[in-house]
Amino acid sequence: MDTQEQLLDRCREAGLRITRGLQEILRALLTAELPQSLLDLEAHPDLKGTCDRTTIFRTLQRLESVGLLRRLNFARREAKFTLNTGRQHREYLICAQCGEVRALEMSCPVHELETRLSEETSYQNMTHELTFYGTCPTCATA
Amino acid sequence: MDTQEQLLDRCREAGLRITRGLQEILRALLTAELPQSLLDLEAHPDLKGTCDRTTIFRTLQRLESVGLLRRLNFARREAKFTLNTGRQHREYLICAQCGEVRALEMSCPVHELETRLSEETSYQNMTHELTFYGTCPTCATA
DNA sequence: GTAATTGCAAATACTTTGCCACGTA
DNA sequence: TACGTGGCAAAGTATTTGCAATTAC
Repeated sequence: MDTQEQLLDRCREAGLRITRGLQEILRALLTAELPQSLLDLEAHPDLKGTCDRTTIFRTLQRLESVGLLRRLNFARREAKFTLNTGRQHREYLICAQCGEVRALEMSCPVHELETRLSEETSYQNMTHELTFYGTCPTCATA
Repeated sequence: MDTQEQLLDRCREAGLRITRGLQEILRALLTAELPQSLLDLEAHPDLKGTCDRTTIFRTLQRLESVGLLRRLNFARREAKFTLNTGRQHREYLICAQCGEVRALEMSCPVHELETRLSEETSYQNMTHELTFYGTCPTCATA
């Protein structure tokens, strides 16, 4: 797992300016257990009131363009963002009823498939998103 | 692969009324090679002008609630829909630049994992969405 | 006839851009 | 100083709802 300092270094290398907003957003993302949406971040205690939504939006854009951020599409409406830290990414399990998000503890089951696919199709910079959906026990009862 | 008649029967069993809109939407989805968005369907030659967007929206809602339709989240903005026909679902490969969608010809690589996960977590009615993203050769050149 | 379905209009939700002020390097 | 970044306002895009009219059964 990268530390905030390492992330900031990677931002510097990429030519980004180290602003207060950037630091707070990185910290919020580092601390978060789960992927955060734009609105999640706007409401985050560390960012609340100190950072405009547009600023967060554009900062996320920069982080993504620099390869430090991963955009996830599993949420019906909003995009969710998570840091592209050194270690392996996660897969998620979503309750189809209440939308609860759980990160799964498993080694990536399709990593090799992705590599093979990249060779077969000549697509570059491959990534993937694997999400499981189901009804959680709580919602099943109710 | 279900035929339109079989799908209509399943709609009847589920208590849906067989309206002209429903039939046209089912036909459009059956014919489509790839998942369709609400706007895709609205612009579909068979539906153009004859079916209001709200009608399509609510019909898709009904089809989904009845289990005949799958909602896919891989597109950045719009949701895409595909029929839940008898045969196995597809995985997709999306160009991260131009958004081109390709269906992959492969047997599902995580089917067993899904079953195991369902047992371990007690989540019911499990489904999953596995999407690969990369830069297509065309976009890589340009 | 009754209840589901439709279409229009309008509201809501999330994302993105314009423009000028500001702060980092 | 120069140029990337910030904030406010407003536009853009997709989804969803209210309600009266219509239609399937």
